[in-house]
Amino acid sequence: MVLKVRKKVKAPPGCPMSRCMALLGGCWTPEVLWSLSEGPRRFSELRRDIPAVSAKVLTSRLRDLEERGVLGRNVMPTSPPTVEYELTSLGQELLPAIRSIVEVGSRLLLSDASG
Amino acid sequence: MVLKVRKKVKAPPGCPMSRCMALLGGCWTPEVLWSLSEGPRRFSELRRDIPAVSAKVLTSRLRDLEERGVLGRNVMPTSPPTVEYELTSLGQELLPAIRSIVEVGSRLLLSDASG
DNA sequence: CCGTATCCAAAGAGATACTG
DNA sequence: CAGTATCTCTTTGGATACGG
Repeated sequence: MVLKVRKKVKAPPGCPMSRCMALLGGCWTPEVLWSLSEGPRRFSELRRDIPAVSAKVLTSRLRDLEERGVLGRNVMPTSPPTVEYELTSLGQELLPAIRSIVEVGSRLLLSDASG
Repeated sequence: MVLKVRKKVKAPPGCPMSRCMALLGGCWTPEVLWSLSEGPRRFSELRRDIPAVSAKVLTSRLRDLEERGVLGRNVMPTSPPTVEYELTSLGQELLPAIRSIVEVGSRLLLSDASG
């Protein structure tokens, strides 16, 4: 296959978004954080809490968040592998922001208003 | 060419994100709101404040925000058209959320740390 | 159970050219 | 000045199949 490397993108992928949203911008990120705000969760529990998210995306989000220092990942040496995720103190610090967003969102004019 | 419409996407485009981010999710939205938080701005002023945004995207964002009731658009009947945008009271209400996001963002581990 | 690899489709953003 | 139209490309998310 021919790899078309027409031109190198001068800027980072998508848009910079200053620093705002660099973290929250990922799909399902707010949901993940919200779920984790209630306490540690296992991978499958997160999937139950957020049924519509795919394993691929959830993994992506979890890895991003872990890399950012927002959450911790604990692998327990059980017979069937058990992995637990939990917010770090840094992660807890951004819950107010999440709450603000949710709250403001409910005050907006919603076209579809599906919820 | 055969249009492959394999199956209809069951869910809306992209991801739901509860209601979070339905508004703030657009690229450059935080920047626009931030700029407008200092007072009314004209189209060209916004472009100066946010040099990297294209006219197309800025227009998009402005229209979205206007439709959501977040900002108002005033067309002044001057010889060269003058249009001024300003936050509505609803718009002002989401500034705290923006601030939270910005503040939290600055505490995150930044890989590239371009700013 | 906890993921990863691959493929595919859709959304979104940028550049450019053009209009009122 | 203040947009709009069009086109291309990148990114990203979903589905599915498979691996540790």
